[in-house]
Amino acid sequence: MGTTGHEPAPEPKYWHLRTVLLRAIDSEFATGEVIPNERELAARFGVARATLRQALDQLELEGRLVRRRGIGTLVAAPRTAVPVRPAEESWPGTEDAAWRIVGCTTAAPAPKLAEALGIPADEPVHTVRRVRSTGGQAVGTEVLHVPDSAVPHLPGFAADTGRGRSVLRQLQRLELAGESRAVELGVAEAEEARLLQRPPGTPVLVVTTQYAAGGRIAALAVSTYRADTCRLTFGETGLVEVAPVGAALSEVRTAS
Amino acid sequence: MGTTGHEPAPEPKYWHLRTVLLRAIDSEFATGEVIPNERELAARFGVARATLRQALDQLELEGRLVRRRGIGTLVAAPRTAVPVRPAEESWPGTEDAAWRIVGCTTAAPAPKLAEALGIPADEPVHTVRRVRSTGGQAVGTEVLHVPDSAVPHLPGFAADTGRGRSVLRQLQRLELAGESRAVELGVAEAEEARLLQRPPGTPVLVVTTQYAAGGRIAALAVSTYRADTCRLTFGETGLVEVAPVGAALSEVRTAS
DNA sequence: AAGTGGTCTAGACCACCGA
DNA sequence: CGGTGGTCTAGACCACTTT
Repeated sequence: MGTTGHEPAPEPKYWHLRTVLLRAIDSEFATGEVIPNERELAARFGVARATLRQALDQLELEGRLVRRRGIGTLVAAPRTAVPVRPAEESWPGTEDAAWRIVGCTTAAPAPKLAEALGIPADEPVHTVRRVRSTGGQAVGTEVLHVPDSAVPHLPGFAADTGRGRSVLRQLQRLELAGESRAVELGVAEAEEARLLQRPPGTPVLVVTTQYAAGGRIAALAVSTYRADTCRLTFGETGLVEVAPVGAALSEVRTAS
Repeated sequence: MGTTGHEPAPEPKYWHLRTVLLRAIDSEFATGEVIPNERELAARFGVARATLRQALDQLELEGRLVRRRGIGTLVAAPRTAVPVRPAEESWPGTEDAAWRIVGCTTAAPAPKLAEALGIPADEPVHTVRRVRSTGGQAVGTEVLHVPDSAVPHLPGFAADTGRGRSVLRQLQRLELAGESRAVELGVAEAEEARLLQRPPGTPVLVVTTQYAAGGRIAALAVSTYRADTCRLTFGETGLVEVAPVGAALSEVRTAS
């Protein structure tokens, strides 16, 4: 009996707390509702505030909670489905009210950027910065790098956002051969964080897209989307339409 | 002069530390190298260990550091590119050494699963659990839900992994009409964490795929990939091949 | 002014690893 | 065994929001 031996590693308190809180917000709170403050929850569960915060950190990373300084902690709305442009459909430019150009510069590329674009280190690159919004909320930012040689017919006068529009327009005249994407996890640095109206270090989904045209890379886009509120969708449209499935539906992630 | 007024909000210590450490590991340490331990780093920078750990947490989330209990903190290798099956190519079954079936059950679906599959609540669903590995390392897990009516010709005898193989084989005989995907951030729960050999709460990229065939959903897959070590790639193959661009190359994410 | 979450401290003990 | 990262505590002060 008494041979406890190697207990299979006790569950950390913060992980247990997360499970308990998750059940609670699923069953007892509505979207947008404020849950009790951290000091009270910590007292109620008999743990230090730091431990409770560790549990809340997890739930925030999962997009289940939103914390607002000076306000409280709220139950988050389900993540927003953000369509990522399917191949064949269009260049990143096409009249898209969701995107707003916030800047454009032209300069020699950093060495790694030149390599990624497959161009000489001294060829100018146009860099367009855009912000994507849905429902008035900024959900993503993008930096689009376009080698000058891919858009040789730019009007010379425009500057900044005007020039950005010209770059996108010129891109649309090229025949898009295809695109290649990668998605990974990152954190928002200063400028991205500001555009997303979030603190630095906010987790983001980083989407890297290579646009191919004429046997070369005509554009390289790096987009970042708020990981807490966004679910990136890639599907071809016109498929069977059913209820969207989110990671929050943990049932479908459980086997046996 | 003395009018400090509204300083534009001071940068938190942990964020500054992250920046300093990031520069250091980029310039002074090689992949796999062990950096000084937390107590020494904290002393060296004159901060509490908890503050230093907050900075390391960020860098670990970004996939730049790996922490091993009892060993130390290592500089992480660049993320592994994990190809996510492009449309048209294949059903999730096709002889794929990367995936290993670890279990298969057949049961009535949870209500939400039935809704997501668009089937009656009493139709049996086959659930196949698989693990994806690259280079001996488990990088992802998957739960594949297949309505029984989509694979009516299953041999009756096989069980567990054998039955899983049968389900995949039957799927491959259907004509795939298309697939629809979503990617979002999640955390590994107990079983996934075990299969990925990571602690619970590990950040994962959750990929939800609907496979359509015959005007209905023939399969629903929920895959989870280690967010620290994986970069999911979606591209059509055969495009221009250049140096892969990762989020780690922050230069390409900076404009102006 | 009062209440919230955000940051930071200085310590403690534990679980795991290698020698 | 000594060293590492992982967890947890009890407290402090700050920045922000609302009243």
